[in-house]
Amino acid sequence: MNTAPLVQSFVLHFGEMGSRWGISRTVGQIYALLYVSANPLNADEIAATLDFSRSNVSMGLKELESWRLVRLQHLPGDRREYFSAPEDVWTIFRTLAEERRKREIDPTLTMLRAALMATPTDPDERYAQQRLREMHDLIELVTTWFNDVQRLDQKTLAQLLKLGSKAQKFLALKDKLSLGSGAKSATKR
Amino acid sequence: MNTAPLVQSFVLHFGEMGSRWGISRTVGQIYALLYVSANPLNADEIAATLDFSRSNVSMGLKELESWRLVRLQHLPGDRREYFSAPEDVWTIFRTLAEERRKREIDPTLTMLRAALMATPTDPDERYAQQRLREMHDLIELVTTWFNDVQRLDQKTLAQLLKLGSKAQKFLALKDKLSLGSGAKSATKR
DNA sequence: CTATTATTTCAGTAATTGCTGAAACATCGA
DNA sequence: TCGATGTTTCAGCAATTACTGAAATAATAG
Repeated sequence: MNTAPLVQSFVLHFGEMGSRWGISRTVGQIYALLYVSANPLNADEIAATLDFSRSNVSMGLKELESWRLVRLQHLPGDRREYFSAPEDVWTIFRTLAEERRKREIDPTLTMLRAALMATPTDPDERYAQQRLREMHDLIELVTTWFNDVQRLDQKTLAQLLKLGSKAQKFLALKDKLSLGSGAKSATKR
Repeated sequence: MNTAPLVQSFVLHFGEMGSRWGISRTVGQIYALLYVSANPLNADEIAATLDFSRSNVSMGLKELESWRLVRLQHLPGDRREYFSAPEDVWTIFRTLAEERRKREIDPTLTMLRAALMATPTDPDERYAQQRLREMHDLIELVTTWFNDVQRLDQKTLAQLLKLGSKAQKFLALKDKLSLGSGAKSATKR
């Protein structure tokens, strides 16, 4: 790898992080490289820079495409395919969250809902089902929230995040002003 | 495994999910089992239920302890160690988030900050550094927010999450009322 | 259509990670 | 202190995952 130390440490770190998540070291490094590159790169350039085999890069890019994390484009007068990461870091974050939800959260919720349909036959099972319900409700609450605020434009979202727990102060106001139907069933279960 | 189908599907699902994250299938299944068990379990019971070797369970429990996700206790008149998952699902969520932050986010921020100290020598490096800064700022914003709201008690937090993007409406009010110093530097960079 | 260049697939191999049983270690009651 | 019971460690094996090079496939210019 003949890149600047700044880029190098980033790429290597991302590779390690990748292997802690579902993705492989290779895929992590490829993405990191695309992320910091000002121009789109073709597969040969990536393979040369990271010293991976051409086929390894091909597979890595395919996986990144399945995550919708890379953009494929063609340069005029060049048959090769060029890849780049979206310029907007918020977009990347959003896409990542959406994909993870689709791959991990949704199947989990499906499984939990199925288990909640069963009729428990003994106290242990009853307890287990109750636990599954708690988990289900928590996951649903968090993902619903996420799905909701995710639609906000980036500036508003940033403001909201900066607000942090101070938003709490407005909860008191909310009831008085009856502005929106936010926490209408806070004590549902 | 001689458990109810309800429990069984949960345990197996969690095992698969575990292997998508950093933890192994074994560890995922052990935690799932503890999570749905009304009573603490000892290592032999876990090994018997999941059909793992005793040593495998020992290692799995050790890893779960390193994540602070299990509680170890002794039953009167019994020398064996009994393990359980916290009863409160919010506590579990919080602990998980804290540990992941410590293991993944903090090292990443450290690396990014180090890279931001370097002086770029050419336009490519300059661009790369700019990208790293964007990533750094986003991660910091999100984790700061999380760290902040995490301290709220569970009921308030749930309310806040239920509010979702409606909280946006209060942003407009905020300026008028000048309640707190929330987004004091929204256009910092 | 053919030659050339680009990309993907895939079988085989390498590397990593997971798991086990045996042995070492720890704890505790008598 | 000894013996019984419980827990951890670890070397070796198993299973999984990652990676490569060669061959197949696809795309395009001439």
